Amino acid sequence: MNETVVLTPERILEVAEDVLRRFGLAKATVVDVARALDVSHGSVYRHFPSKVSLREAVAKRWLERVNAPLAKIAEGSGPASARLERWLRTMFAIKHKKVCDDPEMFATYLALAHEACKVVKAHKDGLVDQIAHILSDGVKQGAFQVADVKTSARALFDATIRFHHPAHSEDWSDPALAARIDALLALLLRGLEAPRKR
Amino acid sequence: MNETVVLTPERILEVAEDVLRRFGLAKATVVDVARALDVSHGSVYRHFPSKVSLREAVAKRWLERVNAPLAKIAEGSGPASARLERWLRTMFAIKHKKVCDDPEMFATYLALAHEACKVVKAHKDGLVDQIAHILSDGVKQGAFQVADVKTSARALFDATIRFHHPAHSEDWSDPALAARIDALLALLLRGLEAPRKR
DNA sequence: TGAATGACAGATATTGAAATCTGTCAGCAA
DNA sequence: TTGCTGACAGATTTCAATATCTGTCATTCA
Repeated sequence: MNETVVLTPERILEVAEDVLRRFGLAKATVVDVARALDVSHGSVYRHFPSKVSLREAVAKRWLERVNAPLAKIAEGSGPASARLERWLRTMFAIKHKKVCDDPEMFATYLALAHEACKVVKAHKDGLVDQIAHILSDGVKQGAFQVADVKTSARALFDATIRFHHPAHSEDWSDPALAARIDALLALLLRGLEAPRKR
Repeated sequence: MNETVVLTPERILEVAEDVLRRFGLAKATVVDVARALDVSHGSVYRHFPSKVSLREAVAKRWLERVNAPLAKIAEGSGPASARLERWLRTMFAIKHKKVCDDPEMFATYLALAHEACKVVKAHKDGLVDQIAHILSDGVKQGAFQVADVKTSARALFDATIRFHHPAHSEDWSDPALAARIDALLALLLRGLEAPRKR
């Protein structure tokens, strides 16, 4: 009846994330994870071929939680301009929230992201695709004028990196941050705008 | 006659930078600098009150070399739009060159910049002022339309951070980098443009 | 038979004693 | 007097011995 004694990859990931939170990236070991699960570390190696792959899976799970709400916005309907702004602001808010709520865990994630850079790259590519999807809608609606949707999506991702890349989380204490975001978004949206009909 | 035996702050900085280059940030000591100068380390402390202040001075000297060519462009004349683009491309080129020419030294500088963050902040503020100067010219020329020059200058700095911040130098190997820069600059310049007269 | 164990070899991390460094200052030399 | 030295105390770093971890696998258990 007690299903929680079954050792599943999902359960290992849960506990592994918790161990990472408590010990930090440098000190968290596979043995620690096994101890927390009350099994031998050999059992963990039955489900994950290496420590690296376990950590990559944790990073993937983490990034999926960032991705889900953004995908919902990207897939939505309505004016692309407002949708793009909402999508970008939501991304900033998610990253900002993660830093402020649990700075220690974020530092751990930051280091983990550096290790699992392949997983992070896939995540980024997914986000650029979401921007491209919104841009594509905007072009259809006649609101945006861009040379190439894919390239412009990448440019938007690059242009906003200051407000969503973890490496810049140090200076998220600037009181004028909201104003800086407003100014940047205004500049970018104006740059995308299709010329008015006369 | 041999003036080089005189111990000046400038000479110490030269040698300190060389020591930093050869030993790396973690291993370079004040004693190493003194040894390279063939004086006791007490003599170095006559000119700099601490190891930290010596390192800050090295960082400042380093950043001044980045600043000088950009200031020249900012102070120039001609159409602000072309000048802004040239200024930004020059900044990217300077950073890119520093990374590619001497990656090891750049890694050292990256860590040093993290230590001497106050010096770096002043450097950044100076760069934003230079952008603001160009924008201000552009508004006078009727080429740009912005709500607030200072704020827009900051927005431009933020928007291009991907291509000038040292933290993003890892992925400067992307073959499509030039295209990404082109796309970003086109987007930003279009966002600044004043509407055409009819 | 399939899931879990625990012992093992080689790699990695911890630890504490010894070496080196930072910053100060009394004194020397010009 | 000015610029430098070298000895010093306390802080930091190095290094080598010791402990722990990673990944494998023969064995046990149900």
